[in-house]
Amino acid sequence: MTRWDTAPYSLRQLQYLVAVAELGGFRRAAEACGVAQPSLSAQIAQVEEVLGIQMFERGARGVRVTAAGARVIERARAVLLASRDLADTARQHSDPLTGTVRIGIIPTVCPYLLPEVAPALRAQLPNLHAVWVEDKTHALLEQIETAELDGAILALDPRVTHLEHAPIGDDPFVLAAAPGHPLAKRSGPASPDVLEGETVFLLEDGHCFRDQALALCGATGAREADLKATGLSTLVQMVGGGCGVTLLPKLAVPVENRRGQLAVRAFKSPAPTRRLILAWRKGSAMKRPLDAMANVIRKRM
Amino acid sequence: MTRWDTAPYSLRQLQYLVAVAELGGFRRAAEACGVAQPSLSAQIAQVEEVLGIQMFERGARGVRVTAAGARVIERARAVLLASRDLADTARQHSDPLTGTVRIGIIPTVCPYLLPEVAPALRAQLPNLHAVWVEDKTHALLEQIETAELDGAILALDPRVTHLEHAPIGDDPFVLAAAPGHPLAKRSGPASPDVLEGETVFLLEDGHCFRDQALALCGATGAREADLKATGLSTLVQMVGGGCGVTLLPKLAVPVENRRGQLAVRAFKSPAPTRRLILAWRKGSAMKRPLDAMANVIRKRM
DNA sequence: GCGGGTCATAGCGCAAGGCTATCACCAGCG
DNA sequence: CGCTGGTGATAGCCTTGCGCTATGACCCGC
Repeated sequence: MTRWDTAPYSLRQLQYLVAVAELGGFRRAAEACGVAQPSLSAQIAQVEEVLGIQMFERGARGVRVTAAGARVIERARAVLLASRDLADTARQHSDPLTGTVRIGIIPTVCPYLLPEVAPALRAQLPNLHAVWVEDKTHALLEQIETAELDGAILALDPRVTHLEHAPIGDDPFVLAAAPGHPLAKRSGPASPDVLEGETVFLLEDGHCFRDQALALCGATGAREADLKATGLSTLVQMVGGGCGVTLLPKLAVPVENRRGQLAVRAFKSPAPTRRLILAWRKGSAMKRPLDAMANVIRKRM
Repeated sequence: MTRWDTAPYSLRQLQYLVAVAELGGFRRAAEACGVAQPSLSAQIAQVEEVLGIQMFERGARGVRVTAAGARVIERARAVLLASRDLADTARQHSDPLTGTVRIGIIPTVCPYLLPEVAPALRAQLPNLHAVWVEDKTHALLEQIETAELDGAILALDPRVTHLEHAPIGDDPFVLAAAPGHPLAKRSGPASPDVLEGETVFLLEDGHCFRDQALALCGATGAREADLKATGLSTLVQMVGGGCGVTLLPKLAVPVENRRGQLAVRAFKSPAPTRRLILAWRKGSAMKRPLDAMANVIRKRM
């Protein structure tokens, strides 16, 4: 157990000790320290008193360091050196937009957003080093709680009420089907009702996008396919076969439908949407850099 | 050139930082540090402010150290450790009767006094380690001035006016001659006048005892022998041959005349005397231990 | 013996930092 | 859903620490 009683002297007093020893006189030391000579005298007298050591021999031509004083002042130099180290370390970490920030990101966002925004972040926040961790929402929330992560890019969700967050952008759902599919016959915005009776491919449990899509299907009487996919690519492949439809976040479309193998239709306004946010622990010291990052990302969506 | 500006934080603030980090909360830390929680809060806030670093994340169940905070607090621990070192060093040197003291001693005293008093000093001031340096007065005075010596055992002399000193004892001169010498015919106290016309053996230049003896001879019309001795032993040997007399400090007689080869006579009151003192630089930090040593020596004379 | 240097002392004023009392907030629980 | 017990923050007051200027005591060199 460390001791908690405080030292009977101050850093300033140690500074004065060293200055007097170095400059060989109270007057010169006082001038160098930017204080009046009596002030410095008093501090020296006090530190000599509390340590029970006469550090200096006062003479008519200045002072001379005593043997015991030399030992103590040697230690005082070490203390001041350590203090200087502390100040340096502090200066190095004092910029909130400098350092490392660990950010989680859900799988239905990560591969579509990150290639776009990562270079932008590096360019606009060059001293902020982001470490990205891709995982599902509940795992990310846990890691935020335990401070393994500083923040996470998530879809807004009842589970994030006890976190602070900044909005990143709204990502509407779109309907995707094989070009020959009946729902692809028409182009233009679709009503959610068109899903009624359709077989819809969804992601496996644990993906927040599954829950959101499932809510939409439940409201329209759609049927869930027997396959639960681990990623949106799988959904696209399945639907490409023509045996059903799926929902995709619009964000994923440029990547997942890059070959144009699917017909993609938006929903009628108000279109079902997920709101993407950057969330962090309430009161997190990373609020500043995370806010700044959210701003950069928002402009790219 | 060292920098003389003082750190923008205090040792106490660092102590508070470490306490909060260690105990995980402001209240507990405040209690451990023996201050009220708001006082500690204010100090933490201030050090965070001046260093531009948020050290702790405040939550409902206590605080959590931030990454930057951990770095700084690590340094703070180092500072406090160095400070503890300083306190230890100070405690070790705080007893004025502890440590090493370098003392000069003149050759006409050293071999006669030291064997007697050194064991007494070791016994009564066990933590005070004396280092003895035998040399003539002027060399000792120089070394005191340059702080190579802390003090010296000397005969009182006009040259020591700018030193402080404590008396050790008075050492009367005695007259020594071969048993067959005319001056040895009578026993009992002699008048200085008996020296008139005698050939007196004296020490070489530089010995204060030479000057003192010479003064006595000059006042009585004695003649100085052609030999200038480097030590009292030589004087004794010469005088033993019967071709003159000499003066000795009484202190030296038990040693130099241990075989009884000389007749020794005291002088009539007021006998010529040298006053032995322990002298030190005015304002020396060693005043206390030297005073204590002088007291021990005085009792042995 | 006097002048210029040393450090120490005295007396005053401001601000740093302590205290108590209270607030705002959050989590867990009945 | 509101209460309770925990957290840290805030407000207001007061003591104390430490700065300042002016002055004193002392010593050395001229």
